[in-house]
Amino acid sequence: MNYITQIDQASGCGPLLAGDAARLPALRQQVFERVRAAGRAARADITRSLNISGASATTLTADLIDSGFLREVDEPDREHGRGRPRVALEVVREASYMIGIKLSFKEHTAVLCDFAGDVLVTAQLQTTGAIRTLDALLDEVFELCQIVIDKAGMQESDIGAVGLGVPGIINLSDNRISWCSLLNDVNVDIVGAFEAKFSAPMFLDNDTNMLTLAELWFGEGRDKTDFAVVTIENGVGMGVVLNNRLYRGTHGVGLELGHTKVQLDGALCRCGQRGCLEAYLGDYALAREALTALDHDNIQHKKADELLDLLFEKAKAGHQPSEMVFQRAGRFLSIGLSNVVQLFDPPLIIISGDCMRFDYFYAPEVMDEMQRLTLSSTREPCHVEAHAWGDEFWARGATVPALVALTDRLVGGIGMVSA
Amino acid sequence: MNYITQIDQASGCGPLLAGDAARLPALRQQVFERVRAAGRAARADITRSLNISGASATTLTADLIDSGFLREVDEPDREHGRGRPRVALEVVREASYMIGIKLSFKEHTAVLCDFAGDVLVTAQLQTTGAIRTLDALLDEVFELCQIVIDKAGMQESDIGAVGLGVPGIINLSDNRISWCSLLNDVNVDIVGAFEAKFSAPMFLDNDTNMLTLAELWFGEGRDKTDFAVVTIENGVGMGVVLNNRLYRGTHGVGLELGHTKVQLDGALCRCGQRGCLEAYLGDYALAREALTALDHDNIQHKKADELLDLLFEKAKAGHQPSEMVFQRAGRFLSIGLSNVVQLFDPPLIIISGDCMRFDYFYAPEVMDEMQRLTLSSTREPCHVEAHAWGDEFWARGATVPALVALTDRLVGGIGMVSA
DNA sequence: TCGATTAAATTTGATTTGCAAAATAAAAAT
DNA sequence: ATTTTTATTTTGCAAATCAAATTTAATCGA
Repeated sequence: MNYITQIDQASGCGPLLAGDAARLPALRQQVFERVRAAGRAARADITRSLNISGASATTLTADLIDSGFLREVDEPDREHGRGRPRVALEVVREASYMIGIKLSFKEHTAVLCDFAGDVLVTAQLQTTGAIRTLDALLDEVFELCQIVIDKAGMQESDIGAVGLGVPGIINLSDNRISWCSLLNDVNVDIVGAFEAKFSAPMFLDNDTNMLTLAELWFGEGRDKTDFAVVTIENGVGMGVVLNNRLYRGTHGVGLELGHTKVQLDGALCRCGQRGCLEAYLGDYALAREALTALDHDNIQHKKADELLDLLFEKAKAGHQPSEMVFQRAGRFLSIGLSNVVQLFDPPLIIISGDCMRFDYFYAPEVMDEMQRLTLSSTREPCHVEAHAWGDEFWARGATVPALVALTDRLVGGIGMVSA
Repeated sequence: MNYITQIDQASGCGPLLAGDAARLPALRQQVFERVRAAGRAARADITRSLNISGASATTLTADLIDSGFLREVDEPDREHGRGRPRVALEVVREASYMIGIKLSFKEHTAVLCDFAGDVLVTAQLQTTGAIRTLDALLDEVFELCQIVIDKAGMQESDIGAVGLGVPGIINLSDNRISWCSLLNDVNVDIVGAFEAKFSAPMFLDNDTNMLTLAELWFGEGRDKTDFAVVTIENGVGMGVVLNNRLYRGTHGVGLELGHTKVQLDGALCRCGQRGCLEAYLGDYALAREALTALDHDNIQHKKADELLDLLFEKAKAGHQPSEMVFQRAGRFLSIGLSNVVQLFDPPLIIISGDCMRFDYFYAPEVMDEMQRLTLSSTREPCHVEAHAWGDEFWARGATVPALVALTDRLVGGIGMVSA
């Protein structure tokens, strides 16, 4: 993006900076990506979906087959009418492999997938559950990589790229972890440390963004160009896809739905401010209320998640104060979601995250109130879905940036910079 | 956007729908737009800013000159070093003309500008200030068009397109006014009615969006690819530019910052809900409090804007209760802005609108509190500016969609559909 | 069973787009 | 007057695509 050299004082009008729509991949790469998106596609499908001539389809696919990225496959027993039968093409899935990792407090999850995006093996690693040093965390990451590589019967050199999703704040400009709940340090260069010992480049992002990419690539978002994902775990996070692309904001520090204010001078949030959505929804917020609602002995010693499970159990059993805690949190969730609808107007919001195990959060009352809060004669209701995917799905999302970069490099011939 | 024809049950991965980044204008049109953006530019400037070869610059500009869209101009007294002097190019401003109109309750504003985007004449039309029928409003629009056309010494046939910004909700899918504070009807096809009697097509949008486009094309936003505009007039509106483009949301009904909730079960909003930002900031909200704060006679009869002026006067004079009304509203503005920062993370927010005449709204305390509410160790502060542009600037923004469509049609050879 | 029909894929020749490199033009500097 | 420098133009050329014609491989109907 550069400024136009103005020749004199004539002012002109219109945007001065070029938007970044300017680079759409070469047709060759688009063909490849369409085949991967479809799983299998014949040349005739490609001409239609990409609006190119048959001649181009032949030339480009021939080239991709020569380069070892596509291959023809025999259709098993396909119904076809008259005419020459179409020849299906598919991605050469052995062309490269990626690892995707989701880090959490108590256990990490990894998947290893092929160039077609399909998962080959999965693994989990139980950890101490303590705040750790970068070195300790890296050891866990390497161990996990080794496990999936071994399980798949591969070697480190088979891996083309690694994606890492961490619960924390990523600074995309210097590719570091600004802050992470697992680490005892800030501004951590985990990518540099990883790449110093591993042969493949690492792609780092916030775990909510990774989940959002998982929905875009493998889930509900595949047939949407715009949608939002809201995660409720320790904190409340959000990922937004606009025009098929993950929207990261200007500074790339993430969309902090959890710290939008829903009450002037409201409840105290762990960020130090008052009235944040997270101060009503986060697990520590619920745990805080649990202390009061549950009139037990020995409660003070319990950890947040144990407290919550107990609170949930009591609420389910009909204990009024416990139920009220969840119901009130649900009302605040309604407000948070309605604000997302008012400001982003997405066609779909997916709610996900660990706290989805408390079904009060996706109870009909919450959804109804959210719709009521965005009600107007001119607005169509926004579709909301609750997904209770496991960590494996998040880890799969972490493969996406790796897969994209690898594709750009291998198929598009674009230099891959891990930053 | 079409689905890929899947050849069989192979699932694939990645987005299924094409994003709309796919169409970037032909180089020829890009050259034209760069010259217009710069005001004046030589071929050598174009090669640099567009990263094309000199040969292409020559060919494309020659073509544009032949077609009557660009022309060479003599630079008056330009400092140049050695070498052949560059030849400046500029837009042939007589190629076409547009009218931009901003509608308001008591007066409408229009500008007439040329193909270079420069304003030639301006006009205002005082109106009854009553809620009116479509026919009455259309008469006002036609009168205003005639005034600027006459003033410029032109004829209707000289006008290539008309842009209209209305205070209300636009349904972009059917190009109608869903609701507008000036009209006694809903779902109004003002575009159809206008085009039936006028030779040029009309482009309709919400007035906040028009102001946002004015900032992108003529104002502070020219050198930004992303920013947000917040307007405080009767209601609280927002326009967002992402990647040089106005973001309209999925349904195109506008980004309703005014109806985001900042308080559970809070103050009553005219939309019927409680706790909307607008219920604390809108003029009716302030007028409501003015009734209580001002312990005068004859106050009940006054109109909202008279009440507000009175309230402002008293506050300036040091009347505590009046001052508190503005200060409280200012705090809610801080919350609203901080929520925009948390969710969109723009590099710049521009606040504008009629209520900016009350300087409590852009007081340092408001800005400070907003920054405080978004404070975190990882987030850089968001730049906020207050602009008190007149209606003329809004009207100028209304020319933008007209100018863009006209350019696409004339220079890009793309069929112009007014919808 | 054998053309007729249909649809997929390929081949063939053009067209268009845009570039690199050489040539030309117009000024300042020496 | 000659050199240097920068802008612009000219001259092939190479790549990317496409339209149209052709070939291939299947089904359908008599």
